[in-house]
Amino acid sequence: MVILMARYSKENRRKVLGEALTNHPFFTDEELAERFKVSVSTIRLDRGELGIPELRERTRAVAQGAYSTLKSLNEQEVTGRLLELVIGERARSELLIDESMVLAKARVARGQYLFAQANSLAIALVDAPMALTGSVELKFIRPVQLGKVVVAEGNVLKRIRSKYWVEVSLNVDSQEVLRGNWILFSIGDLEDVRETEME
Amino acid sequence: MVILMARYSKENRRKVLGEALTNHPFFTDEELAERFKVSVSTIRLDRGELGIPELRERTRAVAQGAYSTLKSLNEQEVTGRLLELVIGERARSELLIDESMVLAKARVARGQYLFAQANSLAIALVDAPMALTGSVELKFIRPVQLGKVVVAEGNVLKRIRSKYWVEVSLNVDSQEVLRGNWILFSIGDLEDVRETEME
DNA sequence: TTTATAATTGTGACCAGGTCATAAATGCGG
DNA sequence: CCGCATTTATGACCTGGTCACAATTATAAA
Repeated sequence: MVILMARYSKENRRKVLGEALTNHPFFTDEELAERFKVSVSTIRLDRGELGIPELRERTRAVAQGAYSTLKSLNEQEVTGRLLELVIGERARSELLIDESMVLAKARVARGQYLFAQANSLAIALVDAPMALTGSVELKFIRPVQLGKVVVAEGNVLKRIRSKYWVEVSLNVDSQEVLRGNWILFSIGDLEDVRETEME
Repeated sequence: MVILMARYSKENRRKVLGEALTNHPFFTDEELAERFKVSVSTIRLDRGELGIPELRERTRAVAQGAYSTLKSLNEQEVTGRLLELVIGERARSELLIDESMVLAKARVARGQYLFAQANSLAIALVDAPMALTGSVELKFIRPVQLGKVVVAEGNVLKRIRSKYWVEVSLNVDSQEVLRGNWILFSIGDLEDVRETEME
């Protein structure tokens, strides 16, 4: 007696295999063989045919690519490059809108990056080991396209003890694209944060 | 005649080795041996002593870590989980504030995540293959702590052809933490985007 | 049913970049 | 010169492959 497993056809298997490996690149050939109920040799053949490299190559590719992107993301703690900073007074930063920041279709920067640049500039202006965004009012004025350099300018308008009023303006080709007013608190102690009531 | 290379002392070599591998994890033992002018065995010994795994392990670690973070970043296309969506009317989403979203020290969510949740909800409300944030006015009312679930509620207030007025409110434990008003354009064609003048 | 062809599976030799244990060589202070 | 730390070498083994080739199995056509 022979039990026939319902398998994929060759084309189907290859299609599914390709998809599986793009979504989840860390399978060994052995694991794939089990999953598809074929031999390891078949999997190797399939990979060969599909031009998919071996596990280690795939891992290396992910690691390399991801490493550089994550590194650049990390450096975005202060999003953009600080050009000028007089703590408690004024600051400027610039940010190049790259592939990773745009909406796939529109090639236009996602709002959060512009916000992040403005917000981090506001925080940098506050002379404290830690600053907290209390309240913001902002206006996105126009979209920013891939490849543009956004220049952020921030100014401290007023300060009363640990409370700062900061104004930030983002410009592209000397046209304003975002403007906002921040109220920030400079804090040293965590307890302050947890209990601070902002209004 | 013997030419003595100026090498590192054992401690120094190990210190530098450790630093080198954290900044640049893709060196093989052989490359390291050349760099430090010692044998491969010595490098292996050093790694053993320092508890640094082999190249493939390191690559795997970078790839795995980076992969999941990048994936989650990607999934933030619509930040948060959609709970309800009546296109053109109202929508709700929720977002759990996790480790990756908080400021290291304050354990408080970075503003861009809240903005991203609100912004993506606003965009989801617009019945179009693509939507563009034209203008936003928003107010961050209070900080959100690690582990909290943020519930976003969005409502379309008005619509004139492709122009939408949307109001979004974010709440934690039924306290409002962010409120904003969006003006969005629903678009089908890229050319529209590039030339759209928003005011 | 037989047979031609496609698809799959297995085999053996080889590779990189290691692990681990053990042994041999070298450097250097007292 | 001894003795100990340090470095280097050696050989067996591991994983997750590569490549070339042969053997087996499935399937459809004559």
